[in-house]
Formats: sequence, structure tokens, C-alpha cells
Amino acid sequence: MEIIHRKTDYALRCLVNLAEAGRGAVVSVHTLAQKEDVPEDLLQKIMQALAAAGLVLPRRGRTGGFSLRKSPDQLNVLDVLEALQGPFAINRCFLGDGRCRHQPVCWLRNKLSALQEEMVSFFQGVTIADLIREDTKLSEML
Amino acid sequence: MEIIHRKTDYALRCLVNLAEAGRGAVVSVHTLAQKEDVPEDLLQKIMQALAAAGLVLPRRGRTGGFSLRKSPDQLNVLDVLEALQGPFAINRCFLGDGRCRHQPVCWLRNKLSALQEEMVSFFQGVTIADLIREDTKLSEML
DNA sequence: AGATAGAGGACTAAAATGGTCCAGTATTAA
DNA sequence: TTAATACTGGACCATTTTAGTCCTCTATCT
Repeated sequence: MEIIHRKTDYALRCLVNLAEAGRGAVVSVHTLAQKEDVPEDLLQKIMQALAAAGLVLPRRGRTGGFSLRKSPDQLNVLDVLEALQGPFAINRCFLGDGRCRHQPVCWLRNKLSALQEEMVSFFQGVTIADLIREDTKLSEML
Repeated sequence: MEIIHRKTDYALRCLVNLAEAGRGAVVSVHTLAQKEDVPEDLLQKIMQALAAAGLVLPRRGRTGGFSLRKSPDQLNVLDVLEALQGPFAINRCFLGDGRCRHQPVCWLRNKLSALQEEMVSFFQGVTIADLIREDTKLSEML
């Protein structure tokens, strides 16, 4: 049972790559796919999702590609995760869509709500900056 | 994206029910299914999995059913989660089965390993006792 | 002996996941 | 201005997972 699915894994790798390329750097899907060894067509969709979520800025045309919209230390893992895997919830009832069969709000939900918040804060607390490879100069990307 | 799948949700409900029934209490799947509003056939499989994981003790025959094998405050949510959803991992590479495409051990894995451990501790820290309905006397089940 | 309860295997429908393909549009370098 | 390059967006597909059902068998208690 994995929290981070493969698409999200790919996304994290590419966002880190983008961060390492320096602030404002524009990198194409083609380049990212090669560098991080990810299927190019799939990565296209992934970057689209990240763009739709406002995490990344697309630039079309000959010299196009994607660039980060926030500095790496402000881009947290929860946002990436939700962009690719949908809203994060410790249990289905926290998604709010399909109603819980049991009660409007059941006892289990009440018990889990604290955990839900803790997990959200947890993933919000981890940023792309935290994932950057050690040997990269942090000064370059902030 | 839900951490706790429906089967695990059902399992938690029934384990709490079992805990509330008092230490050593034996409750049948039939009864549990009715009380917690869970499909009986499915719950059978769920309880089987919990038994296989050593969390619950099956008793066959006329007055049979399942009883907790640990006191509720020693039965943690991680164990339940893993019994029903398989090994817990923040990312696929922590499952150890299929090798990561990137490297024997990649930089992302190194970065995530701390998170993996934090999440494991987190779910280990939550027990069935924590999920018991407020109005139940704790003294009865410890 | 008969009723009841768990064991376990086979099977299925529906959804999620990972991935591919293709036609279209924007942009820029030459 | 045109050709190359890069993102957009929709359709499509195979595999796996999830949730759930059904049926037969075995154990045990009354």
C-alpha cells in the first residue's frame, strides 16, 4: 500500500530537477523525461496536471517548457500529491463526496479527524527544497 | 486518495466493537456485521485476514466468533492497515519487491526514508483504544 | 445429530492506475 | 514566413486493485 503513486514519484523527481535548474529555468518535457527516466507521453500529462494545479508555468513554442511557479521551499509535497492523486484523505468520509453509509457524521470520523489534520500538516511540511540532491547549491534556487 | 480503504475502515469499526464488548469477549461475524452495518460475507474475509495477522483469535463452532488477541491499547492501527492493505510504504521502493528503475538506491529514496519512518511511527502510535466511543468505560477493556 | 460459525477457494463488476497515440495550437528560430 | 518544437487535450487501452458474492468444507457446541 503506497502513499506516493508512481505518477507522483515522477512529478517529485521532475520538480526537483526543475528546482535544481535554477530559479525561473524553463525545461521541456522531453528533457525532463530523459533526465529522470520517465515515459515522455506520461510526463506530458503529469506536467499538465501540475500546471492545472498552478504549481508550474507552461511556456509553449520552440523554446518552451515548464518552470516552477513557487520557490522550492514554498512548494510542498501535499500540493504535488493532490494535483496527481486527488484530494488527500485519511478516510473516504473526509472527501465529502459520497456520504458515509453509517451516519451523517459517524463516531469513527470524529476520532479520525485529528489524524487527518496531522497528516495534512505533515505533508505540507515537506517541500521540494527538502528533496533536492545534497550536492546542489541551495543559494541558486531560492 | 484515501489512506484507509473501506475494508480497513470496516475492520477498525469491528475491532472497536470487539474492544467495547469487553476483554476476552467472543463476537460472531454475523453479529458484528449487523452492529456495524458491513456486508457479512465481506466481513468474514476481513476477520480472516485479521486472524491471519494474529490480531484476532477465531473460535469455531456453535458459540464461536472472534476475540481480540491484544488489549485495545496495544492494538495499533498500522497493524490493522497492513493486515488488510499489505505492507505500508510511503513510496513503492520501500516495499523492496520490484526494484526501483532508477538506481539500486536512488536519491529520492534517501530523502523519503525519514518520512517513511515518521509515518510508520505515526500509525503505530494510534491504537484501537484511541478509537473507542467516548461513552464506553475504558476500565472494562484493559 | 443438527445448528451454527469459521476456513478457504473461485469468481465477478467496477474503478483506479499507468501508459500510449494522435490531431491541434502556439511560439520562435532561421 | 515557414518549419521545427513544445504544450493542449481528447480518446483509448491493459493491468491491477478493490469490494463484494457464492459455495463447499470443517469444526464445535448444544
